[in-house]
Amino acid sequence: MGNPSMADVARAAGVSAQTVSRVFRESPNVSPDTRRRVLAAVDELGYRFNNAARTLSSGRSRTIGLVLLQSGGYYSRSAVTAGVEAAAGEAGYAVSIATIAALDTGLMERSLSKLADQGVEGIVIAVPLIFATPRMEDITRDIPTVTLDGSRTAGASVLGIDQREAGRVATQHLLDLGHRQVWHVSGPDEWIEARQRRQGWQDCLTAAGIEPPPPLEGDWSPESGYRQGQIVAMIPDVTAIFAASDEMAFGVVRALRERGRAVPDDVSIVGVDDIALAAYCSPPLTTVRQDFYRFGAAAVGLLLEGAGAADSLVPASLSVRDSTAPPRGH
Amino acid sequence: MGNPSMADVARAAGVSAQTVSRVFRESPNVSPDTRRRVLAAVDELGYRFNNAARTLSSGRSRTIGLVLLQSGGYYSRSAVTAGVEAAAGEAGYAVSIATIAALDTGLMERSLSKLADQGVEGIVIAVPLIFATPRMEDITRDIPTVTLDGSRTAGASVLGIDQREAGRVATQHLLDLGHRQVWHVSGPDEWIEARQRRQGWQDCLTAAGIEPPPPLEGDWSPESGYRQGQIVAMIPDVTAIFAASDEMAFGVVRALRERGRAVPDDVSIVGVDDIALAAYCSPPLTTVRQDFYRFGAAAVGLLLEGAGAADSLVPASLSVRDSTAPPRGH
DNA sequence: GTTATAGATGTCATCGATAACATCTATGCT
DNA sequence: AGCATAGATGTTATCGATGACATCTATAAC
Repeated sequence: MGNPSMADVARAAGVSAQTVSRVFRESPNVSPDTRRRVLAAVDELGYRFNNAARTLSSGRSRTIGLVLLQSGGYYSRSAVTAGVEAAAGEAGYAVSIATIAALDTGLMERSLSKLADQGVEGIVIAVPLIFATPRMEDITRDIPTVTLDGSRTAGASVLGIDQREAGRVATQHLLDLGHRQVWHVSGPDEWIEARQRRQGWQDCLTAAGIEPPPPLEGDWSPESGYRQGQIVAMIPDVTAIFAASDEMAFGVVRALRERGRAVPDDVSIVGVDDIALAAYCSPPLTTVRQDFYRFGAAAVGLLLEGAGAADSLVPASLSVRDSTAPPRGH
Repeated sequence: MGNPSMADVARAAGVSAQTVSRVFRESPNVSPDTRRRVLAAVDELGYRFNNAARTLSSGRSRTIGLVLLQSGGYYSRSAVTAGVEAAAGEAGYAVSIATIAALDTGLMERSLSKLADQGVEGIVIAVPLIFATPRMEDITRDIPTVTLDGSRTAGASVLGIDQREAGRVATQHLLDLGHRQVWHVSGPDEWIEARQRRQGWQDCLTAAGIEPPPPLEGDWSPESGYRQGQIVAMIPDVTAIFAASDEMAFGVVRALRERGRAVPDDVSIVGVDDIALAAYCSPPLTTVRQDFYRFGAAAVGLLLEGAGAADSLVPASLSVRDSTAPPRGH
C-alpha cells in the first residue's frame, strides 16, 4: 500500500536496500550498471525519498532553521533571508522557518525549541537578540547557531555586519559636504543594527569635534520617519539628517517638505539600505548600501563549515543621489 | 551519550514510553499526577522531542512546504508569506521553504520534489505556475496543494485572489475622475496576477466603450516602470495610467516628471499594493490594496482543513491619495 | 600461482516515537 | 455481590534509511 520504500526499490532492481541507499548518497562504490538499474526501478515505482527516516537513522536532518521577525517591514532582513535560502539550498540543505511575532524572549525560546525539535543542524537567528536566556543557551549549546548581530549568546557564532560603518559613512558624507551638524533618526533601540548605526554616527561626529544632538527614535517605518521629521522640522538650523533606513528617510522628507523645508536645498538627508525605490522616489535618495544577501549566505557558510566565528565585515558603499547637497551659502 | 529519548524519560518518571508519548500528544487519558511526573523528568533530563521519529512512525510531519520566488522584489508575495507562516505556526505546523531562482519548470519540479521528500503534509505554491508538468502533477497528486493563482494543476486546490477586481477598481476610479482613456503598465506576462490585473483594466475600459491601448509590460521593478514611463511620456494626450504595482508606478512618475509632465496635474497614476512608502513618497500614491496576509493564512486553512477548493475572493479597496485628479480643463 | 587490496554488494541491528492491542484498576449500576 | 465500563497504563511491532560489519569478486603485486 503506502509509498514504496527503499526495500521495494531494492527488490525491483534485484539488489539490497543498502545498495539503493548508496546510490542515493552517491557513494563511489556502486557499479554504473547497478546504479542504472536502481534508478530505473526508482522511476518505475515512483519512489520518493523519506527524509524523516534518514534523519532518524543518521542523525542528520540536512535542515537549517531560520528565525525571523514576522513583520516583514524591515528591508535588510528580507535580503538576508534570500541569501540564507540560496546558500542553504545550494548545499543541499532545507530551510525551516520560525517567525516570531514580536521581540519577546518567550516567543524566541519557543521558536528555538520548535526548530530544535525538528532536528535542525544549524540555526540562523535573523532577529535582534539583545540578551539570551538560559533556556536559549541550553538549546544553542547543542546546535551551531549564528546570530546576525553583535549580540552574544554563549556558544553562538556571531556574524556581524559592522553597521557602525554604515553610520560613519553616511555621516562623514554629510560633513564632507560642509554641514556643521548632523541629526539622526534611528531605528528602535532593541535592534542592534539601530544601535550600531547610531554609534557610527556618534563616533563620526565626535571625531570631528562635534557634539551629537539627541537622536530621534523611529521604528523603521515611513510613518515613524514622518513623525520624527515633523519634530526636526521645528528645530531651526537643521541642515543635515542621517536616517537609519530609506523608508524612514522618505518619511522625514515628506514631513520637512510639508513644513516648507526643501530637500536637499534646505536639508540634506541620507538613508540606509538602498531599496529599489530609493533611486526613483523624489528626490532620489542618497543612501548607504550593504550586501545583505551575501551576508545571509555567509551565515550559512559559517554554520555548515563550522569555521570559527569570523566576524565578517561587509563593506558599506555610499550611493550618492540628489537628497544631499552642501548647506546653503557654502 | 546522545540525547535522552522518551524511553529515558519514561524510566526516570517510572512510567512507560507510551505514557510519555501520551503526555506530549495531550491525550486526555493521563492522570494529572503522572503528567506532572513526566514533565518533571523531561525538564530534569533536558529531553527534546524528536520530530523525525514522530514523522516516521506516524506518517505525519506537521510541516507544510512553501514555494517562493527567490527575488523578493514582488511585494504581495512577501505579505502572503507572512500570512502562511503565521497561520501554519498557529496550527502547530512548521514551514519549510523552497525558493526557486527563476520561473523555470525544472526548478519548480526540483523544489516540489525536495518538499515531498521532507514529507510535507501540504504545499503552498506562491509563484505563478503557468502550466504544470506531469512530474509536478505526480507530486501534487499525493500532497494537498494550494496554488495562489488562477492556474490549474490537476488536483491542486486553487485559491485565487481575483486580481481582475484590482484592475477594474483602479481603472474605474480614473474613468470616474473624467479621464477618457487609461494606459496600463503591466507586470510580466508569466505572472497570473499581471494578466488578471490587465484583464480587469481591459474589461473596465471595454465596458465603458473605450478601446484599450496596447499595454506596456514591466517586471514589477521601479526601473521597469521608469523605462515604460519614458515611452508613455512621448505619447501625447496620455492623461491617466494604471500601473500594476506601486514600485512601477513610482518609476513611471519619475519618467513623466523628467519629461515635464506633472503628476497628477497632467497625468494621473494609480498603483497596486499600497506599500508602506506609497503614502510617503511624492506624490502620495493612489493605489489599490488587498489583504494578502489574510490570503496567505486562508491558503493554509484550505490546506489543513482539506475544505473544497473555495476560490476565495479578497476584496480590493482603493486608497485615494494625491497621484490622481480630474484631467486638465475638466 | 598466491597473496594483498580495493571495489561491489549484502546482513542485521538500530535510530525514537507511535499505532494497535492488551491489561489492569476504580467506579457505578442492577 | 457481580458485572459492565471508562480511564489509566503497559507491550510489542513497526515506520524507512543507515552505520557497522561481513562477504565476495576482480585485479595488482610479488
